[in-house]
Amino acid sequence: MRFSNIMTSMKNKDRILEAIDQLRHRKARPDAQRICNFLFRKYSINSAEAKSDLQWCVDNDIVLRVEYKGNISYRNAAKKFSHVKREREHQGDSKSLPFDGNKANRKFAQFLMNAFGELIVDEPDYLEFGVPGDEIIKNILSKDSVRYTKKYITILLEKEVENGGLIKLENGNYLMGPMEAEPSSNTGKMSEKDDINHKRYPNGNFSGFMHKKNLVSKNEEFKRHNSSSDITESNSLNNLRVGGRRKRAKKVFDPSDNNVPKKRGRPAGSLNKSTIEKQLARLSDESRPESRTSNSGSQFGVCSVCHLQNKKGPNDKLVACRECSNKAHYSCLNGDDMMLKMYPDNTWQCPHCKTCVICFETADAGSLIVCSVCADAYHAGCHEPHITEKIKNGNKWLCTNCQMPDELEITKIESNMTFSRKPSIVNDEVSSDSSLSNTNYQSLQSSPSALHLSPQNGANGRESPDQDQSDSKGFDSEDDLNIDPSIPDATHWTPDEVYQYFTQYFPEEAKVFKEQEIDGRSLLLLKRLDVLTNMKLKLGPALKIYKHVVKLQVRRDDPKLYWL
DNA sequence: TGCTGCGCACATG
DNA sequence: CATGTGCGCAGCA
Repeated sequence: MRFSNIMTSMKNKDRILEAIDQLRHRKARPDAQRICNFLFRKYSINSAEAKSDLQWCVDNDIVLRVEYKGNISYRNAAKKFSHVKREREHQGDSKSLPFDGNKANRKFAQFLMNAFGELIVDEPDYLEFGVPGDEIIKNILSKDSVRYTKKYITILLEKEVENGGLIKLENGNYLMGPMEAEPSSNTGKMSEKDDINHKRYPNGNFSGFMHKKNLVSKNEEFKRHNSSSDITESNSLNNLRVGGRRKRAKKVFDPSDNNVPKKRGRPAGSLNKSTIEKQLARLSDESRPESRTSNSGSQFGVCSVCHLQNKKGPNDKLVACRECSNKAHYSCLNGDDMMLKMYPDNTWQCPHCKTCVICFETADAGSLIVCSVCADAYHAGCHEPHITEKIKNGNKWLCTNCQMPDELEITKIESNMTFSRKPSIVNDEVSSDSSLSNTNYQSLQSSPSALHLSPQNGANGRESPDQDQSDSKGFDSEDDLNIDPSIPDATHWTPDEVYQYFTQYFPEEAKVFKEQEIDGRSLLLLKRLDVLTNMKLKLGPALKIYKHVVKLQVRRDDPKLYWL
């Protein structure tokens, strides 16, 4: 796919996910037709583009294409993510999710192989002690930091361990597992269907979280009937009912049922006796979080935080927990109580359902500490390093993914860059691997002038006449050698040039650079918090943008700088 | 007419 | 039996 197409697909990704969420919310089947419809209505995206982007999302495991009740549905893969453990528990096995031939998975397997190859060459001891996960992550991120994140790779590694492709040693390091001649299939009886439908029903990492039967329909007839169309299944969908659901008799309106509050929708009288009984039973049991379909509270939109049913403002909406049916006002979330924090993708896990991202256990297995940036929750013992300090509710805590090492504060980065002009310091034994060493940091403290902005190679940031005379070729420090010439020097960029740069990666979010009139020098001064909070960006893009900012600031693409 | 909300039957484990 | 899903109906703009 051409670069520009990838960019539009990425942009439409969120819209497609939004469409799926929206359709699921109103209990409509998220099929291609409805998704396209939604995109057209809301974003004027034509059907062809919507379909190709949907396909792109499927190919990239952002959206799952599943068959359910004989028809095709699309699922938000991210929302299936937290069901990993539950699915595994229910299925009672851990090897039913093979790392199969799915394109994205193959790609990851390739990255993994390369990473092992390179790392073992560098450090033959890894053959004996295994390769540390961090090194694998670092290696893969250095190759593709757009598609992968630390967390994502961690999860993929775990999956690979389960599938036998990797072996996790007792010390936590990894070794490549035995190569399988052919990937184990989900079921023994899948062969023909698999051949026909493999591309259409990629059973990759994410789809493994789905019910297996969703992916492998019992309904051969339907599939054959439908196999000629890829995404455009809607025609046959309309003509062929497979679910066999019968039309039910109309309910007689019973005025005595009018005590059920409802904004709109079907009249309360349409409830049948058993439903009413169930509801009455549930009303007496308000303490536990209810399931999506068996929920009196959520059904009527009661916020589980403030317990108010009504919206708190014209724009306030109820956000449903992605595990159960607990809901909360948008405005009630992201407050001081970290357990009520939303994820950057605007999804939410209520305190009952919130799970540790390492062990997937809930707070039942020990109190969870929630990162105030990414909203990931950890048990104190699961987080690396272990959390020893007492973190009170409401106190800000950053997980290791979001922590900003002191060395990475921009002023210190500047000092590091300034230091390249100080041969006496350059000559110190500095670990070139650690881009910002203590020595550099000390140079800042001992040299107030280092606070002047003089990023990148000294040629751009000269500040004293004698240095002006200096020849840039003279900067032979390790840091200068580490500068990646493919990363542009942004020092003298105009706000427009800054905007242009970010537009190619973040066409939507780049506007903020224009609005804020951020020129090259300002860009090089940006701090992490500026990008994450002050620019009013969504956290996901903000983190990615910050990565680029750091890259431009240090002119090096070292994942350590932004992922440590 | 098309979008939305949702009860409840069905699918699945 | 519990839970996820979405059909088909009703209300609404």
